[in-house]
Amino acid sequence: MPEGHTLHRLARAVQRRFRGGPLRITSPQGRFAAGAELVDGATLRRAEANGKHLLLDLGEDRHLHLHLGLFGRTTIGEAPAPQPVGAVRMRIETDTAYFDLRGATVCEVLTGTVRARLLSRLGPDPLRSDADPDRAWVRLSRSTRPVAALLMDQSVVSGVGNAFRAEVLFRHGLDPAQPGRDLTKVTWDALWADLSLLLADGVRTGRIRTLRPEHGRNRRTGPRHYVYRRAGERCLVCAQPVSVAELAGRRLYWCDSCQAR
DNA sequence: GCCTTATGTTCAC
DNA sequence: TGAACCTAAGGCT
Repeated sequence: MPEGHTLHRLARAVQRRFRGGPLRITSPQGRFAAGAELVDGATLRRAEANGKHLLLDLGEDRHLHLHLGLFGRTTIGEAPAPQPVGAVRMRIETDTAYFDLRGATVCEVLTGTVRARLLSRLGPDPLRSDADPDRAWVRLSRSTRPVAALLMDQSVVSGVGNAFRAEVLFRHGLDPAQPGRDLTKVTWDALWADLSLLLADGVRTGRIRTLRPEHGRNRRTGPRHYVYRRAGERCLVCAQPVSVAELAGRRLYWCDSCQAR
């Protein structure tokens, strides 16, 4: 479930369970064998997330960079680690815990210089206290691209994925096709604040919860989102069918009536 | 079992 | 714009 909240949640868990060391780092599947050799036996100084990237500082100018992509999955558990089943790209073990990574898009060791270059490409992350939303506003307010595309562009804002994109636009009644430069600063500030709240809730709960209480936030059954993955179903607010369209290779969901310009 | 889909990114054309 | 990457889950048969 990799949007930004997943990675921040993971960073916290890794920091709590694996700080210190030494760490036994291996690649049972073999695809990360060379990288694992570089960092096996290292000590974890710090684990942090930037957008959807997880970075582990292992000292001696070695930074383990993970990106889950669409398929990446992680498992954290108590030692002893079970016999690896299937494609475990990387395993980190201590005497008390283990961490398994499968299916990730990226698993590599970077120098501090390359790490800095990577981070410089990312827009502000609503989950980070050092983020500057005005940097995103500069991009948004000058762009003719649809706001729905800009929110998914990690160099504009980092950490927002398809689910949060659809939901936050619905919560603010915004037409996804509206060009970025047509947004007001007030609207952007509200979007940013809402993204910060929604993502932070995701870090706490491990889920994407976007419904307001009056629309079933605490209900156990029924829809969990306003529009995301609800194509053709009734909008929770106006009962019109939810729309879906392909935008830049991803499915975009919205309510034509609640999100009219 | 097989087929589809998926909360993502990069690269080739 | 489309394919490739790569794994798991859910719906279907």
